[in-house]
Amino acid sequence: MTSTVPGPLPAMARGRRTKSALVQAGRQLFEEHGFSTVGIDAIAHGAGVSHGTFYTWFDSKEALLREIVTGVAKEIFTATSIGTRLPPDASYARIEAANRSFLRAVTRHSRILRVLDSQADVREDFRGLRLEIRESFVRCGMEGLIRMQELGLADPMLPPRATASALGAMVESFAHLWQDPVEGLDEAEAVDVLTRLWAGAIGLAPQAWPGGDRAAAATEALHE
Amino acid sequence: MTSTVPGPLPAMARGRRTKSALVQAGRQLFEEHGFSTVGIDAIAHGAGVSHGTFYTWFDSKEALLREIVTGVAKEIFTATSIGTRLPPDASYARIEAANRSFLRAVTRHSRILRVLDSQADVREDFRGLRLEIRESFVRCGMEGLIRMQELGLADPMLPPRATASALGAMVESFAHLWQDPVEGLDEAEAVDVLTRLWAGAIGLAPQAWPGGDRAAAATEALHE
Amino acid sequence: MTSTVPGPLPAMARGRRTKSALVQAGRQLFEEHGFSTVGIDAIAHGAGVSHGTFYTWFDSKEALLREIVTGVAKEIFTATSIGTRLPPDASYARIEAANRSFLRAVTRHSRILRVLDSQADVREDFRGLRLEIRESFVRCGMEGLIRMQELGLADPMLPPRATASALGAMVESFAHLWQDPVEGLDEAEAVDVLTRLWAGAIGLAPQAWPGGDRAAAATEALHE
Amino acid sequence: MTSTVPGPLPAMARGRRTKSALVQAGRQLFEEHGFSTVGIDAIAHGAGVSHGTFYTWFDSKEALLREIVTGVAKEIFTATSIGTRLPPDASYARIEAANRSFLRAVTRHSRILRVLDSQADVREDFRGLRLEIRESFVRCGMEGLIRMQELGLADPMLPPRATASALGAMVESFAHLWQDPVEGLDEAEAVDVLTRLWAGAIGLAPQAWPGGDRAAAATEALHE
DNA sequence: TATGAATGAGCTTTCATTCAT
DNA sequence: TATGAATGAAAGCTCATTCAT
Repeated sequence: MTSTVPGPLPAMARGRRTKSALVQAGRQLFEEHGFSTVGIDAIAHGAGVSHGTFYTWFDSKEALLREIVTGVAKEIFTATSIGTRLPPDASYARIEAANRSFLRAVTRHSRILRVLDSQADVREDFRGLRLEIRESFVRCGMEGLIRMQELGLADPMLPPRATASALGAMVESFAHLWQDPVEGLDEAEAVDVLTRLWAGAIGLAPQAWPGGDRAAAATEALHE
Repeated sequence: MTSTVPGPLPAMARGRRTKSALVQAGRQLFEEHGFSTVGIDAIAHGAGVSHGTFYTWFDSKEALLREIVTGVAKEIFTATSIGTRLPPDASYARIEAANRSFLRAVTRHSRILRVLDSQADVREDFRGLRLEIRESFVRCGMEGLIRMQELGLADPMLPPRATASALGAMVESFAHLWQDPVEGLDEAEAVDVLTRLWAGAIGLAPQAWPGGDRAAAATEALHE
Repeated sequence: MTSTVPGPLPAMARGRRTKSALVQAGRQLFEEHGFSTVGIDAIAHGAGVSHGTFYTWFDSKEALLREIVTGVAKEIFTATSIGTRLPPDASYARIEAANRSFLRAVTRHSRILRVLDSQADVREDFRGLRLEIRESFVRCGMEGLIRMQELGLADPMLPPRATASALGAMVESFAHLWQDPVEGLDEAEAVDVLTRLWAGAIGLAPQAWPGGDRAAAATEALHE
Repeated sequence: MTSTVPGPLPAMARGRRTKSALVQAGRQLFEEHGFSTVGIDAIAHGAGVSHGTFYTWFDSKEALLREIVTGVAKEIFTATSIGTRLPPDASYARIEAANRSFLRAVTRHSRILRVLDSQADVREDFRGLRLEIRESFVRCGMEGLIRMQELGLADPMLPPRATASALGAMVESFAHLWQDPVEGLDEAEAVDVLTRLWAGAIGLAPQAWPGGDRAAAATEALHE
């Protein structure tokens, strides 16, 4: 289709290709060597273009990182909204679904999120983005918790926001640690463990566990 | 008193003072502006010496950071070994004590640990130190969990290592987030919440909770 | 004319001009002030560019010196191969021609060769280059001596290599000393003296001297 | 004797020992690594004293080098005056004696003389010292040559000063090259070759050669 | 005398950024 | 758009020298 359009379009297509090559090369290099270690030279070379071309597409190295992490953030926002598709009474399953999709998303982008972290400590604008990413998952957990507390399914003593922060951080941190081959768990097992921890942590009522209580949930998980 | 010490000490004393001034200035600046942003000049100036003097005491900026975080690591190692002073049957109290001392230690050193994080992604030697710090708390939690599982006090289905990793990460991450004035909790409340989450997460048996079960534990915590 | 050359050449031409300006400035400054005394700043300033530009063209000060002396070495290699163009029976004339071209080459590059000397004492790679330069003249002299010995024209007792080394060093050192206005000789006189010394040193047979013996050679030289 | 004198003398003895330790360490390090490469730190450490002590004894690194080479120069001056002890009519023997003692002296101090060379190119004061060292041998050779020319024993066409310069440089350079195990000659052989070259170069009359002419001199040398 | 901490000018080198082509 | 030479601020680091002890 685009190939039939004459004139400026192919050039634009070439331009887009250049830009996305820079994004890709930048992401890979940042993940591998960190942000401040990687120079414009390396990125341009990795994208197969010359040094100066970088500045045709980005104002600075920070701008490139912003472009990269903005894309990542969108993906994570999508992931965190997935738990709400299940019926509101399926508490355990909702927790599980939210954990699975967030674990998956964070795992996939673990390295670049660490890079974002390191810049967030230093640059205001990145700090905001970092908080938004976390917030999306925390709010999801918090709203779920409040609902469960209202339904008498969760420990009413727990402050919702702090609890969701703590448990959200647990899942996210686990995703990062999981990268290293330290823990011998596959994704299903990891999700299972995290969900049990989460459910137990908020004092999820026995009837909300699959099978009817924690032990039965274990049996069920084994036969899955 | 010091005047009774003979010979080389005065000179040494001057040196030690300089060195510790550099450590202090370095730490403050790293915490405030990050590692790569801060130059030797700034550190030396912050310590009230000329930049050449920096190299009398440290081989490089990295060496200074190593010195700083090594000191921090020692403090944290001490903190994590504190839970074991309680009698082994006081499960909940032990979890609580461990959480309190670790939370306190990490909170006090939160910023510099973030700086260490950012370097650990890039430099091998820092990565090791970072892992050791985490490991000390994780192992403490893991050993406690195993004991409780053996005593029938905790969910036997939980893989000890992964569970301790996840919950340890929860406490540590909470300490970092807690810095920001987002959550309106004081230390006692934070420790209480984290301990309830932890105890619930591992399915701590009702009789091990203070008061005899989770609800009683809540009442007790309120009257504390 | 140059305008007919297509594409990248103008930019390249600018680059080449810059590079050769650096080479020229570096050479002049090294000759005037020695290697370690001269900084990158001075070289760049001498070439009319900023000091950062230096590193666009050379990796280090050593790399610049290597470029300079490599060029000089090539010239000297050419010079030392010049004696062999004469007929092999013209012993005296061949010695004279070799001396003249080597004297001329060394004289022209005397100062930079001294700089090379000073670095050759310290850096392995320059040592090799230094030896090669000497070797080219020494081998030329050695081969000539062996031939003359075989023809019965030179003292057969002389060890060829050591002899050529000593006499080669004589010519080279003379070239260096000659720089200073100590000796009031022009080039023709210097060549004449050196050649007489050389010929006498190896015991060149009377019939190989111009005119038939040493005295006749002197008369001839005077009427030249 | 000195040991019986009380009070300040032992301290002075210690001082002298310190100074000569610095001279020794400096010389060794300069010879091994060159002048500009070696720092005050290394010298002081090599002498077993502290950094600052160096400046108790020397004003600068240059001052140390001056002290070292001044001592060497004295030795060489002594060596070059040795030839004149022989009877004035023993031309060949005088050349031989002068060559031997100069070769020996230069060989012994070859490395440090090279260091002096490298500084002589840059610093005026060292240049003077360098020239004096050379001059002492050159003058000796020049005076000898003039005498022989007057006696009709040497080629009268040779300009005495330039000739002595060239031949002196030959001996000196040979001493430096001889360091490397390139030439397989022992000292006696080296002296013999150099003297034959020298005698031949100046056209020394047959009757002044040992045995009566060059060939006879060779026979004699073989039976030595 | 000897010490060694302190100094700071000066070095080489890097790299984000600009701009003429 | 793409190029790559040029820029120059700023970095990390060295080292001869000073000086209080």
